[in-house]
Amino acid sequence: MKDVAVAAGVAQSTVSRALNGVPVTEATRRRVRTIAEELGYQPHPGARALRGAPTMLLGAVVRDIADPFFAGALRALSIEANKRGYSVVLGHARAARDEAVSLTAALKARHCDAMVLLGDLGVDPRLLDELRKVHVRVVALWHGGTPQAAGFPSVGVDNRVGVRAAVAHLAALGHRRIAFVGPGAHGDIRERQAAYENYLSGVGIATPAGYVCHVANSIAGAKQAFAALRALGEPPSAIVAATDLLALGLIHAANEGSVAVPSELSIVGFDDIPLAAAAMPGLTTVRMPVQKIVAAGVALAIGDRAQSNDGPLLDPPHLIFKPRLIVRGSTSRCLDSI
Amino acid sequence: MKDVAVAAGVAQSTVSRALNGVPVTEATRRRVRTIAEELGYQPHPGARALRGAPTMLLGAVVRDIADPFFAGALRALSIEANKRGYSVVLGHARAARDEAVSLTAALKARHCDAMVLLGDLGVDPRLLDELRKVHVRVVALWHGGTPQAAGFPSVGVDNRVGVRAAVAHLAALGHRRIAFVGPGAHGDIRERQAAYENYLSGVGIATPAGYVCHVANSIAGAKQAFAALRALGEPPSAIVAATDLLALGLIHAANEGSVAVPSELSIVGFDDIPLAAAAMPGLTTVRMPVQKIVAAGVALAIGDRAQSNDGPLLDPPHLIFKPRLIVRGSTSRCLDSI
DNA sequence: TTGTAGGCGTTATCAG
DNA sequence: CTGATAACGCCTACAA
Repeated sequence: MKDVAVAAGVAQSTVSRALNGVPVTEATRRRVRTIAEELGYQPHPGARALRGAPTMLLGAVVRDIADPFFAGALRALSIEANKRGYSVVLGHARAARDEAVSLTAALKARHCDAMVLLGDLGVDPRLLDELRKVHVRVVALWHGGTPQAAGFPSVGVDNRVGVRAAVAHLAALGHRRIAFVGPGAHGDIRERQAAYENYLSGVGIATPAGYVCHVANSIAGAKQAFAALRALGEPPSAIVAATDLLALGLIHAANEGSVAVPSELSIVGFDDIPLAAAAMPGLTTVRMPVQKIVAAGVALAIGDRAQSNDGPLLDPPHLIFKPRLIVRGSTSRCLDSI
Repeated sequence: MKDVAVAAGVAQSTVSRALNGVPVTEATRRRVRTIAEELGYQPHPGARALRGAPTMLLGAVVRDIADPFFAGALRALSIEANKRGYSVVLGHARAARDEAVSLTAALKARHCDAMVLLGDLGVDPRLLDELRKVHVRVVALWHGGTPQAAGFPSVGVDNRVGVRAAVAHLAALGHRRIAFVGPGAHGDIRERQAAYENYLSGVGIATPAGYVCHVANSIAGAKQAFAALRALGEPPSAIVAATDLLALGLIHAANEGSVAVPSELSIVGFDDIPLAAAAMPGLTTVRMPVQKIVAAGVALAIGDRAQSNDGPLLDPPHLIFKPRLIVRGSTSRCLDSI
């Protein structure tokens, strides 16, 4: 910038003004702009940050980027952030439980204007504590109302409504032996499981031992679950999977085991990832309003700082969006009930 | 830091030294460290950047994060970068062709110590030019030797070896009607197609009109391709898909169309994404050495700066790793050849 | 409208 | 071994 000033024969401050839209003579502005262009001048973000300017960096912490659902969420996040001129910095909670986590988080926190937590990271409270101390806005997405996240604003989905729609759909098709498969550990999933149990007991349908199956959120996990459920004395005629990844794995496992979907076994997923529509048969699932949730999260994280004169908000907002059941081919009338 | 200095009763410079491992009295070091801890002191990265310190940020530009293959690559990249203390900044080439692209790239370039381009971004040369001007290291991964990327160091896979292994495998199974499906536009894919054509003509197997099918790299694209190939007078008995996503789509389409895989139609993919092993049947595919490629790319981007006294290298390295054919259930002996 | 000067938080240099 | 001081690049009062 000094070089530009010299080349243009003006003071540095004038260059700064010309480049930042502060009133300057039109001639000066043009000259400065031209010269800056020629010299390939690039403002130094560090120097700006030093002056208190935002870094325009948004931290995103996600357990596993390769999970199709979170990959989609991350894409939405990136797009939404870019709209507002922000870039996304990736954080891994993968190696969690190590001190590496807090280190990573702290490191990023310094760079970032705000942070978005995607999914229940199953993270130890220390990380949250550190995050609270650092003076950046933290928003939790899909945290499933775990008490850990209580201090942060959050945006999520109405798991209860989603699961009720799924189970009610199965019940309406005549199913009475309905199992649940999900990764056991995370907040959102626990909500889904609770909703499943709550609804069934509400309408007087039993859930025998073994009908709730906790496995890893992966194809392999789904195969385990399938095997376990088929080994039961009275195998289910329908399964509610807590995620589409599990649902797709269950369909595969069923194909492998020569169990016809949906005629012998109905399967409902949750998320509506792109692959869900392409499965054979198409997966009946609960569509997550990813776009809306992410947009709301970003708005909370970096939107109108005007209304929030910083400091931790005493009553952080908790937004809940409603999902919608998408009926495809993986569910059909229960044979027993004909 | 000023506060820490005051609280510890020493000069700022001493605090800096104590915290950075510069020789200080052991007593002083401990005292300063303790107080810094108590006060929750966090070094200001902007100020450090101003002094010429690296930002420890690595830019990653990818066309679509939600593409399973690149999601995996991105995960590997993030892990590799974290190992070296770097964080990854996400870039989108999604809205490409706009000036937004160059803007984004420039923006990030200022923050980042280096940039990694994942896949042939089909990007207009202006972006590359800008990237060249900015004084950051840029490494191209999976760029497929497109001339555009010539000026940058690159790391990729030996597409020729991979495709030859795939096609040779099919030929050995007796297949003579072998089609190719791929997104037409990108460098790596073009290499794969060329290798396909080259190999087949080398062994005297014909590739009738219509046997090369260009579609979008998606499940939907695969379904189009499948339909087009089946509509041919003499449909292929085997298909080489340029990506696993397409291969999986083809399997789905075949299932839907009641074409048995592999007995009526053999399918080979490329990448070996996690879902490939879980498909029904398991996908025979060419395994991409993602880990190695990413590690090499990161090393090139932010590794030993020692040996490179900056300035654009006149002879940038181009690393090529060899893929390996993984045979699963989606390929079998051609019926015609029995 | 433009120039001058000061300071943001760090680290490096130079004295002590 | 430690303290004072300058400098990094940018922005912004304040003065001209």
